[in-house]
Amino acid sequence: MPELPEVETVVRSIAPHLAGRRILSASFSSKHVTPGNRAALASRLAGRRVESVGRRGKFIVIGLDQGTLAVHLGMTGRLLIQGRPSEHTHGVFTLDDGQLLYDDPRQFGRIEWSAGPPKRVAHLGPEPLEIGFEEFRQRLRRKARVKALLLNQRFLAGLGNIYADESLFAAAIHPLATAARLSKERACRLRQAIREILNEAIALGGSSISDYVDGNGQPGSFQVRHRVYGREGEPCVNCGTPIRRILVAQRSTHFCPRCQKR
DNA sequence: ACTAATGTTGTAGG
DNA sequence: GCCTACAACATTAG
Repeated sequence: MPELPEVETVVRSIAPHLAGRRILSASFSSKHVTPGNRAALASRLAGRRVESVGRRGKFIVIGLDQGTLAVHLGMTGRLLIQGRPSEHTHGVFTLDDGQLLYDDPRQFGRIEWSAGPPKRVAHLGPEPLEIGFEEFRQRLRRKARVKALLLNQRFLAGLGNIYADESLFAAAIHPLATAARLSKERACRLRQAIREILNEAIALGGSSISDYVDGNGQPGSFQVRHRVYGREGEPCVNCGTPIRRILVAQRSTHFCPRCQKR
């Protein structure tokens, strides 16, 4: 479910309810979401105060008075400040005022505590909304296909399959193009496209394809603006050519063969 | 029954 | 080291 715009929307929806709250107790039920000793994690969190709630790439980073919680939503994870536990609830945080539930049917998400800065977050590339053009172009100097690079969280942190495809379409770049061979103009266009797509998606609360909702259970609406993702066979909004779907980096990749020449 | 799904990681081979 | 393919993780929906 969650790429940068969805995670950002979740953070914005839950932050006001978490900041300054104390965690009275917590419980976890999935060995996949919370690897290791789940009871130890629960007791570690009991009594902690939430000092900050932020986002880095696709991670939700919750700063505590002792240590940090890094939450990744995987494919189907949800953080909810409303509602009741269900069969797919794998984390329950009881707060001094309110609650926080972690739901995740596929259990690809992770909730991990660390004393210092979270290791998995430390390895992430720059934020796509913050990187400047010079650094962006430097980082593009690689032999990989541009779509594969956009999915690589060490290249940029936060893009996933939807926004990679939408950004490449907006920049009129073929997903199989070699990153290092993009002209300066095309690199500039790509960075701008990423910024515009992500900002517009955040403004619309993210894309709700099947699962995604924010912390209040509200879906986003950017899916109605998708121009290639999930539109295989439908006419390109620019030229009417049927949108094509191919596999790149083992992921479905949607593009217009006429607007996005190699 | 089969396929694909907003993701990440580890392994193997070129 | 870089790059790609593939499997694995677990569940649901078409």
